[in-house]
Amino acid sequence: MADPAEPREPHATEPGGGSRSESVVVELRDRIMRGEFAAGFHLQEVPLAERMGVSRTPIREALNMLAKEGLLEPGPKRGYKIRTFTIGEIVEAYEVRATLEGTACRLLAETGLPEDVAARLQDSLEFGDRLIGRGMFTSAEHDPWLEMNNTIHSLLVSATRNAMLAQCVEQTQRVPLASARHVHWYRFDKENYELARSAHRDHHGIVDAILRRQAGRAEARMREHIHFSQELVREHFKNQAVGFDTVVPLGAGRAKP
Amino acid sequence: MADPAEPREPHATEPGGGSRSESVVVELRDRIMRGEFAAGFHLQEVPLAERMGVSRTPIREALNMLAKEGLLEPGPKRGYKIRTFTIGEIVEAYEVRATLEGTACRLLAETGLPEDVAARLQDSLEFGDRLIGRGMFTSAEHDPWLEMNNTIHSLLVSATRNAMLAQCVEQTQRVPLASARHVHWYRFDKENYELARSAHRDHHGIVDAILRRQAGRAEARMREHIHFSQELVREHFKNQAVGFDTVVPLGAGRAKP
DNA sequence: TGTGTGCAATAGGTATACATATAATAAAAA
DNA sequence: TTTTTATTATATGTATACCTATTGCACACA
Repeated sequence: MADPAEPREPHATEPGGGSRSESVVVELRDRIMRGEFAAGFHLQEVPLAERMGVSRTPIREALNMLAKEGLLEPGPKRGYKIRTFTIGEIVEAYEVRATLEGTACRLLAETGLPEDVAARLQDSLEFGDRLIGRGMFTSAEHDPWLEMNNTIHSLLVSATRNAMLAQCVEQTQRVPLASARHVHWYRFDKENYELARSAHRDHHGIVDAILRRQAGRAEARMREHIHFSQELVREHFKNQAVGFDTVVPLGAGRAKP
Repeated sequence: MADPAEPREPHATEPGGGSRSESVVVELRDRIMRGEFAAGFHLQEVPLAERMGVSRTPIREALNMLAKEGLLEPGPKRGYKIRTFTIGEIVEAYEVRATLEGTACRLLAETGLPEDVAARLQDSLEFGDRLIGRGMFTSAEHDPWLEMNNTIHSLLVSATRNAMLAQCVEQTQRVPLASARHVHWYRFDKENYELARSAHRDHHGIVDAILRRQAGRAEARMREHIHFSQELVREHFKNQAVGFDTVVPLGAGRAKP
């Protein structure tokens, strides 16, 4: 694996962008979510600072941020370590996400979908149709599929114009595997093709229900749609004969044989 | 009003407690939630540092935390200012909270209520009964009432043992007026007595439904219970002939004539 | 009078020095 | 050899100095 952290010029001014500290947060979060650090790994400020070519100050800010986001947890006495999630916590995050996104759909059905959002949803649905039509899944179609999936879900949430709802959904997605965003474990076979078809039928059904202003249907179907993913995760780990409180490292669900 | 920020001894070691930085966060959050700063007020680091007797470093950490919590927003170019909430945002927070706490009740009804939680709920319910029985509301009964209310709601949420759910509920409660915790505007008259009675009937009904394992009823009744509070807020502002995007300062809902 | 350039003041962003508490290690005594 | 204590090492918490970008004002020029 290539070294992702090239040391930078000190004091290199980035004219177009924001502060250096922000990029440190982004980079660190990315590396953590990719599973680059072992579960429980103690993040020390000086090594991180040297490796990223900044002083301890921005590192500390970043660590505080990430701890607030729930990716880190306080070490035994001081500092932070990479947080772990149990299978139970992942399942619980799905539970909350299902509730929240279900509510989003209900609200949209009640208030009506703005023109432009409806159009963009239609585009994404058709894009998905084409992907499905092509047979699925070669790895070339896998990433567009995930992106399409994310687009639909986040369009629905943001269309409610309810910032608190969006914020809470985001929170649930910080848990590993609690969002398709993090699940890269699909094998490219018949079974997964059927799963994807089924999920996409859900997408159609949800949007359809919203357009028809059928709030109950829209909410219920989104809830089921997400509960189904929850079941997939459950199944996945059940096969490995692990318990409900088994620890799942961040970055799990990546490339598999 | 007494000056709340006595300057402290520099380097005074607090043997029993945690770091100074944490207390700065707590103190600042408290002051902000109390409405001590005007909406949009620009929080400058140096003045705050001097006033609280610490250096800029802990202040910066605190400001970052509070911004992450949603109490502050970035200033025009740099720094943070006191964030404002519109009535619409408050209503939206209630929407999310109703969903989440409703889900909590459903989950509890499905899985069953642990013995000890049931007992503590019973205690709180009876405590509420006694308060109601005494007629309500003198100001001496008002605070215990709020506390009892908070106890019941947080017991229900924490009993689910779903940390994500609890975290999201907390998030909704950071919005002013979005929780009884922040609403101190009850007048001590007949009308409010009836409101409190009605709310407490809800509490009984919710716990009852959970104990009978009636998940649907439990969820629906909690949702309605919270929607009712939402309606109260709506009404309150409707009477003032304000719009949906009128700004409500932090700390609103305090002592009224 | 209006606009534009430039300097000075200000305040946030970053680096670094210093203080303190925990952990590790070595030394001494039982 | 084991246990206890003292000392040192290390990493975090805090203070401060420095850098830089923005902002406000003044002055000059159109």
